[in-house]
Amino acid sequence: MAIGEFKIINTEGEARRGEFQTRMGSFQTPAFMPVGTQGTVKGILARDLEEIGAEIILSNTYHLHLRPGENVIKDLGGIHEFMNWKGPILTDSGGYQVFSLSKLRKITEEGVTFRSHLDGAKVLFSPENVVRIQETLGVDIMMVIDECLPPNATQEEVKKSWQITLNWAERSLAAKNRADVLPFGIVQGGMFEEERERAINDLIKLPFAGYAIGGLSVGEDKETMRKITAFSAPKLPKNKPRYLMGVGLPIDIVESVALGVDMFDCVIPTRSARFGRLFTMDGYINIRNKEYRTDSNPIDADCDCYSCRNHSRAYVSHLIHAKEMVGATLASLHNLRFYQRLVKMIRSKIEANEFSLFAEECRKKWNEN
RNA sequence: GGUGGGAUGCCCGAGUGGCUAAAGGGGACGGGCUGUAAACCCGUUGCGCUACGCGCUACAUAAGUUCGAAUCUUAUUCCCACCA
Repeated sequence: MAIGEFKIINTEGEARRGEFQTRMGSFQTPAFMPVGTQGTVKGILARDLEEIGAEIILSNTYHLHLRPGENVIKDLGGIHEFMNWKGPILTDSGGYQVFSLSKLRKITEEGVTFRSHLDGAKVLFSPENVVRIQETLGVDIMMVIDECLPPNATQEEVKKSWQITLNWAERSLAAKNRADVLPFGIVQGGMFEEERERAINDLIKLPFAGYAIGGLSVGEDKETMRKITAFSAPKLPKNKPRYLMGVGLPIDIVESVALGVDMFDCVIPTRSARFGRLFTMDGYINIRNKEYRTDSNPIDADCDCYSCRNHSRAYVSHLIHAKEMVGATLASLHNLRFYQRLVKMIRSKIEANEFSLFAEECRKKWNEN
């Protein structure tokens, strides 16, 4: 397969089973990318990412630019060498930080000016800068800089915003130097179908290697998130991967695959793990709860992760209560393995044309609120 | 044996006449977490109720002063420091 090629192996309804090729290898879709913001998936050794079954991971342009800086990473052999992760890496552009660090930034025509959350220094994130940083890092997939708005933005604000994002997308493509760093465009448009539609129509005219749905899972209600995903995903090119940024809970992944999404990333498995929420096929448990303090069972009897093979719920519970680092690690290993087992299951179900049945079972078990 | 200091809710600890069921930690218990400024944040934590209110019981023990005491007085018990 050529770099940037997306091969669809089977479809079932809107759900797609595919494979995407990057410079550092291919990954199967639907895919879940563990989040490694600062050049590490929190609590996890690179060695263990393989065991978890991750095929691609995400990192962050903004964070790596501030520290240690893309040039340091380049001089040390590029991001794969730096992290010792030899599979594909996608970097978010810092667009999410436009949202999450909104108090520390200013949007201009040229780009986004941040006040570094580390030392307050002024940093300009222009489309051109962000492309250059990601090419310097040597990532496999780079996201264009975008403006991610809060869910309560008005239609007028949304319209103005996605037009800036679109303009930045064009400039990003124009600034590209490396053919082996694949650019992904991002659809914004807030919670308005009308704006999403226009943003999509304009964005898909641009030759991106993949298209992302951004601006969701930012605090809107579940119904809205589903509605916008259902509206947007099928309108994106069929022959390119579709990436729903920042999503989500296990049920969100199942539902979104059913709506035609191929790629996901989310901090939930790692952050939840550190805070004691552990996922199983029967739903999640809060390992901090009293009932687990003396529970000799593994976190999930059906799981093959390192934690479940070697330790009891009582042990993990104790470590989380005691704030021992290994507690966070064992919990993260488990949750990440759960997510990878989930997408693997989804892939095999789509191949067998049994995904819709599987999705129905998940809905029953995980019963959204 | 002498002198001084001290005993507060599960633990540590603030509080020296009313605004105190008693600050603040910790622990415990529960909840939250969606392109990570998150090993974080929030709530509850004396008992009982027809509970955003009421009634009990509470600051070593007992007795007192006072309209009113965790706070003042006396006695007792225990702890700590130093001196013999």
